Amino acid sequence: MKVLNKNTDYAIRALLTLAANRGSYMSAKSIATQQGMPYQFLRRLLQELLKRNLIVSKGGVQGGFMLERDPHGIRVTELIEIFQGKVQVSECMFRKQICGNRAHCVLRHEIMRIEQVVQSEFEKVTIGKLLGDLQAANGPKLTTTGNQ
Amino acid sequence: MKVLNKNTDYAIRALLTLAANRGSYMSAKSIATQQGMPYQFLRRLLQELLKRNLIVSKGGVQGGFMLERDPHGIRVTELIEIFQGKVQVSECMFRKQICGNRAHCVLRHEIMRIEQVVQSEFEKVTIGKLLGDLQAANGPKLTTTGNQ
DNA sequence: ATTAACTGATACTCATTTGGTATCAATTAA
DNA sequence: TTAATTGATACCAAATGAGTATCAGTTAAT
Repeated sequence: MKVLNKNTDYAIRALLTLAANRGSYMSAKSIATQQGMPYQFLRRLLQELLKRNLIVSKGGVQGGFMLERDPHGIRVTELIEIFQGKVQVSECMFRKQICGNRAHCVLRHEIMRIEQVVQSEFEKVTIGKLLGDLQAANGPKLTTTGNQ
Repeated sequence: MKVLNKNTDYAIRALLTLAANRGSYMSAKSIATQQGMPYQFLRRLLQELLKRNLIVSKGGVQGGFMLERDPHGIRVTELIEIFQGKVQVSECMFRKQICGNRAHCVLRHEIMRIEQVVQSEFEKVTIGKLLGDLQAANGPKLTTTGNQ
């Protein structure tokens, strides 16, 4: 059972890269090269982040993407929700039979509780926090095109 | 993002049914009917539980399946592991490059912590506990073939 | 001994999801 | 004018998920 799929995984890393490079545009190509992720795949995912206003873009030479929101406000849960949908136990709620089965209900109750715990734990993790951890561990800068 | 797939979901419910019926054999057919799950699908899943010694079986007329282990010792995490694989953040550990990327490592560290929390929360949920909750809520018996 | 109700084992099918690629038009700095 | 870039789609292959089908062996009851 994988918690993060490629989209979410790459999105987190792309956003970390943009966060480390705040204030200037960075091209999809350079992010892809730097982070070792497939260019076209990354592009599609950036479009999604763009549509949701986490980043802004500029076309043409010297264009690229730039982080729009405060890194500390971007939670990993938000990214999971964007690329993998809301965390849910199983699909039972989407059916007409809402817990017609009692055993399932008990299970649901128990797991909803766990969902809460998971959710609140993930809520604590933001791009800003990750970047902070990273810089504390690695020195001042995430590997960018510039200095380093 | 779905936490439980059909296999795990059905397995939990099947085990709950067997736990409520401990000591006597119960056929796959009656479990399937009672719990409203596809017969063949259930059969395959029961074979898996059999192979792992959570249940025992007897062929022929009056045959069926019976819970082998103590319901309180059967954790939901164990079932998730059987049918969905061990909970993991992403696949990075399966690659030669074990965290060649530092940003990813920070993320991993953070998420491993969460994994721990999730794991320990799920550990608390056992078939025995669920059955207890169920009976407390519903009256003495899970709907079985017999009384009720 | 025969039969009907079972499990054991395996092999399909089909739809969806996942991860990744390709193409082409529009934009922009140099 | 050109090269570097995004915007928007459309496509592809492999894996996964959910469910079905079949047939051989076993067993209790008659």
